[in-house]
Amino acid sequence: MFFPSPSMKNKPEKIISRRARPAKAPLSVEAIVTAALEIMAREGLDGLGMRKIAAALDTGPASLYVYVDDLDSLLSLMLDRALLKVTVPAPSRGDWRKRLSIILFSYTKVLMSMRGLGQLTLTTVSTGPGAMRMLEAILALLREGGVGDDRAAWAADTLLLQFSAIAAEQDAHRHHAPIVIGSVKQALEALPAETYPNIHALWEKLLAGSPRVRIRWTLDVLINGALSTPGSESK
Amino acid sequence: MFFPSPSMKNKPEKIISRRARPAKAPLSVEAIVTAALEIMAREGLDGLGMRKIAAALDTGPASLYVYVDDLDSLLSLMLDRALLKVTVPAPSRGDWRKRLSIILFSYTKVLMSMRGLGQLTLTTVSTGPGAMRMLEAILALLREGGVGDDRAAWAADTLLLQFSAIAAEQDAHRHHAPIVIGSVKQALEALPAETYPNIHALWEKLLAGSPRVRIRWTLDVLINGALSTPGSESK
DNA sequence: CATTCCTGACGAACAATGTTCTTGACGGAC
DNA sequence: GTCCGTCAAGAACATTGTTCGTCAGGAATG
Repeated sequence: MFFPSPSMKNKPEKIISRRARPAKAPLSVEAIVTAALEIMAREGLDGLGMRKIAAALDTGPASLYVYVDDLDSLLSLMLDRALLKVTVPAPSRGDWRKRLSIILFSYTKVLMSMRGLGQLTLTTVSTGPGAMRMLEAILALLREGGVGDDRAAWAADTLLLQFSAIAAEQDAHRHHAPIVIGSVKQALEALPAETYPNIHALWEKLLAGSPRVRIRWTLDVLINGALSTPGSESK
Repeated sequence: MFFPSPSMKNKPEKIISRRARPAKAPLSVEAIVTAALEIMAREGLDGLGMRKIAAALDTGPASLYVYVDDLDSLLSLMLDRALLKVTVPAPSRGDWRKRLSIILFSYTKVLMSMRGLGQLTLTTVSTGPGAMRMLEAILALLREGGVGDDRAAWAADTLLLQFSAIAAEQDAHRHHAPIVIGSVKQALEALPAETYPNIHALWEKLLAGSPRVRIRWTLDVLINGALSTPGSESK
């Protein structure tokens, strides 16, 4: 096994592996997801790839496919793993509205706690236990609050989407690409005031990301709106 | 030029081109964007690629880079081209709220009129004239409606995001991947009713996509919410 | 009229990706 | 002791976006 095989390309590269390590941690879905999350936290979602994940686990890309169908499905697993950290408060923590805001605040906090996660929510859907637990709790609270069934379903969808997007935006702001944000800023700033008076007046506020305030406001807007807008039971 | 060069791989392939065509339309940014949009409409966003676009224009991939920086920038141009079709109503068309709903309805209509566009809005940002015209109009109407500046900026952002997402969802529903939607449906359907009673009760409504009703409702929710929720001027 | 130069077009090649094929080794079960 | 199935992994494949160097052709210049 350690004899140089004739097919070795050109990297003699000291063979460090296999026996020098603690025990060569056995491969598993959990290990793969963990390694992938670490890489994403360090290098962002774009820096992720089967090859890099495999390298972190000291193996080749092909080995991952024993435990994971696909890169997409791996991304789903990663997202779901992260969503398990969202706190779902016990009924004793307050009325439904208070508890709902706890969930959603925690959601955004989790998403913003790690580079790439925000982007991931907009790209990937998860139907794993993490996502389902949160969805179940949100639906329960909305119904508890007297929001009708149709409206509850739509409202849950809308809430999750909106907060995912805010998190993704913050993600881009903080970690990823100051270049992208910067170019948008430049473009908006350079718009002529005559043709675009309103953008010219408000463009700073469009990009102003004080997360907490904005999250609070968005949450109130959506809940107030959902409560005061009649559903489609006139169907 | 027509002599078989020694570097030709293995495809003799009758050389049809260059003189048999009407005139070999000259390359230009507009032509590239048009061709790219056609391909996306036909094969979806995933089917798009520099090579395929170039082939449609009867040239090689490298030629495109004379007019276009990047694939990303090309996607931006495509989106902006499409957004030019959004109707921005004249003040005579009604009060601000009516006109705002016209814009947003038109926005979703445009996004849903062509395969891939919905997905594109969630992936790409445009600062071109199409996007700016729409943003300007939305901001103007919100301010006309008495929404404060901070709130107007956030509300515009929220509105655009929400409707982009709805369009993307419909896009996936109608054209692209019945498999993806199908798998989510299956996953939700299979959830045990004991652990997830609310999802179990509402999962159909989560996926129920009657676009018009839902768009109408979402629009009302957001506007009502933005009107009834005080801004952050307590800053 | 001849020459220079510059821009647009393009063939080829590069680096990197996700994924599959095939082989090979290990370990438990008959 | 032998077989067998599962996990690991090397190598290769098909495609991707992008860049390099060259080349034609027309405009500007002498």
